Amino acid sequence: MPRATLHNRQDSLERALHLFWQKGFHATSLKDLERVLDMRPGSIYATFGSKDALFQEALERYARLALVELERIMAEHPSPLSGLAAYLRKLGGLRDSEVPSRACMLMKSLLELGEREQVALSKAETLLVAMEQRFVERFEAARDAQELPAGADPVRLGRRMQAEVMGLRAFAQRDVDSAAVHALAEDMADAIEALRQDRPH
Amino acid sequence: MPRATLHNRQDSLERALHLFWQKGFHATSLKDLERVLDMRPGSIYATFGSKDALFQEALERYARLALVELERIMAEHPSPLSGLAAYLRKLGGLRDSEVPSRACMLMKSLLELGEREQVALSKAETLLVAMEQRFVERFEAARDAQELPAGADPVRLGRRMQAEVMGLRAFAQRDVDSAAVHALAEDMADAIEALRQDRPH
DNA sequence: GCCAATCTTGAGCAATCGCTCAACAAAACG
DNA sequence: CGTTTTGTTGAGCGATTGCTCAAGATTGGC
Repeated sequence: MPRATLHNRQDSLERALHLFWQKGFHATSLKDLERVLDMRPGSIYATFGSKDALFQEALERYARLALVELERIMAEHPSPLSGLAAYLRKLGGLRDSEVPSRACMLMKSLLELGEREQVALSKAETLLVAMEQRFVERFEAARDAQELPAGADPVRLGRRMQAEVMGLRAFAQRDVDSAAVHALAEDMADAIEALRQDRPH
Repeated sequence: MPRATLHNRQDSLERALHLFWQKGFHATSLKDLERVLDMRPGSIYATFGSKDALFQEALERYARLALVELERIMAEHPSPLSGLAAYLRKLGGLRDSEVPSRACMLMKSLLELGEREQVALSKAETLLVAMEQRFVERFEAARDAQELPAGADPVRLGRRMQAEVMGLRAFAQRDVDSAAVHALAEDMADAIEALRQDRPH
């Protein structure tokens, strides 16, 4: 008996994510959202609650997709170290594809949000922790596969990996040649693979 | 014959910088600025022109101070590689001191600003280029002092250094232990110093 | 066809935004 | 003292902000 819903919720969320990722939280107005979602304010609020809540859902969707993409690349590489290096090299192509922003949306949010958006800010931090944790686990796998020297600390390596990704993506956000981004990614990936020690026999 | 100015322009700019650095461009309102500067809108506009122009001046002041600080640390170390490593280690203490934000204001601006603030955005990019160039020059000095292997590329190393700094500062912006930031900075500094080759004789 | 349930609309609210400008205040000059 | 020059004020402008809600539209069940 209910009226059929005119818009697909997932699709609307995807469009909102695109806009928030591109412009950031503060620079995205409800008028912008109305245009992109082709919805009137009442519908948006009935569906998502508030601008803040919609942003938080977009953040979560972003992180989920990012983790899926990371997992996909990891699955392609039996060696954990090679997988992490491949992830960095893939980011080297950031300027070759059409994306809302070259920068990581979690990092953008971390830097932009303040006390007034504290819930969304905490969410961004939590999602960054999850991403970092995934890196740590891959380094632990590398250690267990004896790809790493005995002294290597997966926790520190995971942190470092996350920092490299953030630095790389911030660099790609600048108006630089694609080749420079590829070169930077290559340097970072090489550093990861240089950790590899010959497997003891 | 003019009326004596009530506020020191430099001091006002410093306060504005503090606020912009902390909250970002969009989240900083003129009301906020009025409060921090203890000036009424008319005075602010007579002195700085517009919110956008004031932000640009703050950006330039930020970059100038950052470069001075970098220069100071470089001057303390005769070896270019040691100087760059020391700079990273100093950033490792970011969570121990009171600053408006742990993140780099240029990076925050790069990620936050859009087409509507294109002039300020370009300015941030230009200032990032200057910072990167300074890193490149230090790596060139390292090469000339034969601290680097023959194949090392100062341009790529400078880019990498800048990316490391951005990644480190983004990490420090998170709600993490100071010890973790120190450890990350240490790892990055060690990587710089690992570039050093024994001086040929 | 009518009702009940749900989705959608859009005018418009209160608050805030960046900003202007006529009036005033304070100093240096004669 | 009066004039000139310039810094400062603050009421308030037009635009935009995030958001509400009564009214209308669209469906399935009876």
